[in-house]
This record gives sequence, structure tokens and C-alpha cells, in this order.
Amino acid sequence: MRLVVAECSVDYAGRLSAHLPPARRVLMLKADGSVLVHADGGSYKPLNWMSPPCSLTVEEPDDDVAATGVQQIWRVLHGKTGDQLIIRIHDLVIDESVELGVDPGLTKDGVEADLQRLLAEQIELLGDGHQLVRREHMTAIGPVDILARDAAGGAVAVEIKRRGEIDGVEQLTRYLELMNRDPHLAPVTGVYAAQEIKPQARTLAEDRGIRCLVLDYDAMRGVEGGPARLF
Amino acid sequence: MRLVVAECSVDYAGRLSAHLPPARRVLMLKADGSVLVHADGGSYKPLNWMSPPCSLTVEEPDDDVAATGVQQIWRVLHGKTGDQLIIRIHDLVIDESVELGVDPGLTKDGVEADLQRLLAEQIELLGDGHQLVRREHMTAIGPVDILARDAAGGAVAVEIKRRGEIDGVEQLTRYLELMNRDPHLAPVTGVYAAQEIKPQARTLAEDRGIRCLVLDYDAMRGVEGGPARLF
DNA sequence: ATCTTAATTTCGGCA
DNA sequence: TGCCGAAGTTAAGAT
Repeated sequence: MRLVVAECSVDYAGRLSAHLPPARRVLMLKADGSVLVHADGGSYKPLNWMSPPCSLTVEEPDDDVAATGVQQIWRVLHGKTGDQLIIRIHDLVIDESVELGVDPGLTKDGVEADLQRLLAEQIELLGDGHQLVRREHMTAIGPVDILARDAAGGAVAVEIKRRGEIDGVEQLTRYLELMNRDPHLAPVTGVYAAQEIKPQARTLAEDRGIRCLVLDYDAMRGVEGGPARLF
Repeated sequence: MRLVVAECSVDYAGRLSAHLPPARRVLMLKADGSVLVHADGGSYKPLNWMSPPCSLTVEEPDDDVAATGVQQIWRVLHGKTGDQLIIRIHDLVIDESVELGVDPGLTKDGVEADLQRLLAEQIELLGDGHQLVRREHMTAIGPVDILARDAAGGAVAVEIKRRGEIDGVEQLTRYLELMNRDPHLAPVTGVYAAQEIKPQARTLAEDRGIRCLVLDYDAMRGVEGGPARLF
């Protein structure tokens, strides 16, 4: 990892073209050749970057360019796609290199997969008498998150999202359309389950006869084990 | 901007929980209070981060924690959502601060808006005899990218994407459904135009009678003006 | 302010 | 390896 602070201008040519006029910025050069150009704001996304695998070559500017104050030209090339990132260095303020080693990586908890597992374990949240058939029930157009049966034995298809927006309703609608053509399953009712359901998504779902179910992840996890771990 | 290289472990608690075991990493602390935790790989996305607005407070560890090698505890709190990022510093390797100032910002060329403009100018790409009615034709549920008429005078609604995936087909389907209820327009045919169309999206579109059109951006830009600008 | 849509999305899983 | 779906997505534009 090499950390650089420099006055620089940046040009990108690849899937699109982009330009950054001269200013003082942070350049992060990672071990895999990738480069990030960061400003002092704008959340985690860099102003510009090059994804790995790529390679950096440093050129001396010709006299004309040097006369405009450019000390070095860094050319970052993505060999596969031909994308290029060109950084013109006007002034190097900081230039530090350090060995980081391989990162042990991130562990997560609380994503859609956890919600799905918990709802499968607590299938009665769908309503009294419901029973789990299986998770990830395969159809021709993809897996339905949960397939269950209600107290009367009718098939229930459940689409789970962390945040319920309109595309999840469309997804479930496609599954229901297909499954309702299968005489072994039909009629299949739909349930849209999420920690939070946006008003527009709820309206569309209920208009299509899909039931909405708001899930309380903390409560569901509480049923499973002890209370949430504190620091 | 403060750039830190440190042996550290990281915990995040917010919309999900996440943990990073101790390792040497880069910490980028931006002027708006946001913090990025980067490793030496993994493209532009940090291992973990806190989005602005947020604030950093530094705590001294109590004796028990200090005995495990923790020198400082950095607590980054997002005031609005309550999200917390906790960084336990085991060893500070580099710690540099620098003033960057406000960035003049990025200018782009080659995004969806450019595709739309070019297709409107080269409307015959839809087929012989096609004529442009207007771009961004408003409907009750939003604007259709391009409205045109074919050689026979029939209405054609075009949805444009840079990359054609399934959600764009859904979007166009909703527009078509609505527009076909309008006796002044009906019958309206649909065209899904993109630089690249994914197989599933193509299958769904053609199943719904929507024509797929792959656009060659470079060729379209070549028709418009000269060749692509070189460095 | 809220919602919708695009993005050089990145990332992980599975066929 | 390619395709598909999720993400603490982020960011820009419209209502």
C-alpha cells in the first residue's frame, strides 16, 4: 500500500470518460495495482479509480507539458478492458509506503440470509398453522425464498427482503405467475416479508393480492438465542 | 484529511453487525467526520466505514482492555441513525494530517443521458421510417425515455439502459401497460435499448412482445462527431 | 424532504 | 467463468 497526497489532475477513459481538474487529493495505490483517488468528503466512493487487475507506469512529461507544471504522469492501465486512468502530478505533498499483508476479512450478521433462516425456523410468524416446505424452492426462473403451506394446506410463496421495495413485489409476482401454472401447487398465495416495507411497495403488493409482513429482526433473533451482543 | 496506518480491530453495529479481527489497515478520516477502513485489495469499497454526518471520539482503554494490547479506542457515532463504528488501535504505524480543501468535482461523459440523446438524434436505429416524437415523454408513473412513431405511424415506447437487466424490462412493461390504456396512443409497442442486454432480460422482454435493441455507443458517437478524444 | 433511478457500482453464490 | 441477486450500497435528479 502506497499513500500519496498530491496536487493532481485526473482523466479516465473506459466505459465512460471523466475528468478531474487540478486539486490536492489523496491517492491510494493498493498492492494489486488498483488506484483510488479520494477527496475530503463524498463518503466511501472515490472521485475516480481503477479496479484490479491493472498496472501503473510512471512517465516523465515532455517539455511542453512540464512547462504547465506537471512533474510526473501516472498511467494506470486495465489490461483486459483497455480502461485507462491518467494522473498528472503537479506536486507531491506526501508519499508513504507500508506493508499491510493479507486481511483476515470481514464477518457479517444481519443480512437477508439471516432473515430467511430465522423466518424458516419461526414459520408460524406467517400465521397460525403454517408449515415450512423448504427454503430456496427452485422454479424455472429462480429460487423462491420460502415455500410453506397454510393451515388449510394451501401453498404459500414468501419473498424476503431486508428493505421491501417495489422490485421485490415484481419478483414475487413473477414467481406466483409461474407457480400458479403448476397444477401440483396452484393456487399459490404470496407473502412479502421485510424488516421495512415502503408504502409504494405495499400498495402494489396488496393490489395484487400479496400479503405484507413486517419482520422484527431483533425479536426474531431474541427468540433464537440470547440478547444482542454488546460491546 | 487524516491518514492513519494501524494495527487495529473493528466492530460495526448499525443496519447489520460486522467484525474485523486485528490486522494492519489504512484508516482514512475525512473532514466531514466520515471514516474509511481499507485493506490492501478489494477494489474501491472499504472493509468497513461510517458515512457522514458522524463524529469521532477517542477513549483510553481501561486496564483490562489495555492489557490485551489496545492503546486507544476510537468511537465513530452516526448521530441520526445511532450506527456505531468502533476501532481498537493496537499500534499506530503512520499518522499524517493534511489540508485538502474543497474538490472542484468530476465531469462525466458517456452515461445513460448521452445514450438517450444519441438515440434521439439517430432515431432511424429503431428501424426504417421511425420518427422521434419526444424524449422523456411523461406518463402518470414517470417519464418514458423516448416516444417515437414507426413507419406505419404506430406509437413506440423506448426504454434505454446502459446495461439491460430485468428491472428495465419491468419498468418498460409498466409504462406500456399504462400507455396502452390511452386511446390516443394505443397500440404502443415497446423497444428495450441498451449497450448490453442480459439473457434473462432478453428472454423476459421478448416473452412480453418487447423488441430488444443493442446499441453501439462508440459507433453512435462516431456518427455524431469526430473520433473519440485521445490523450 | 422524500422518492425514484442510475452506477466505471462491488461482492458473493451457484451453475 | 459467467450470470444473477444483494448491498450498511452511494449519488443525483424529480416531485
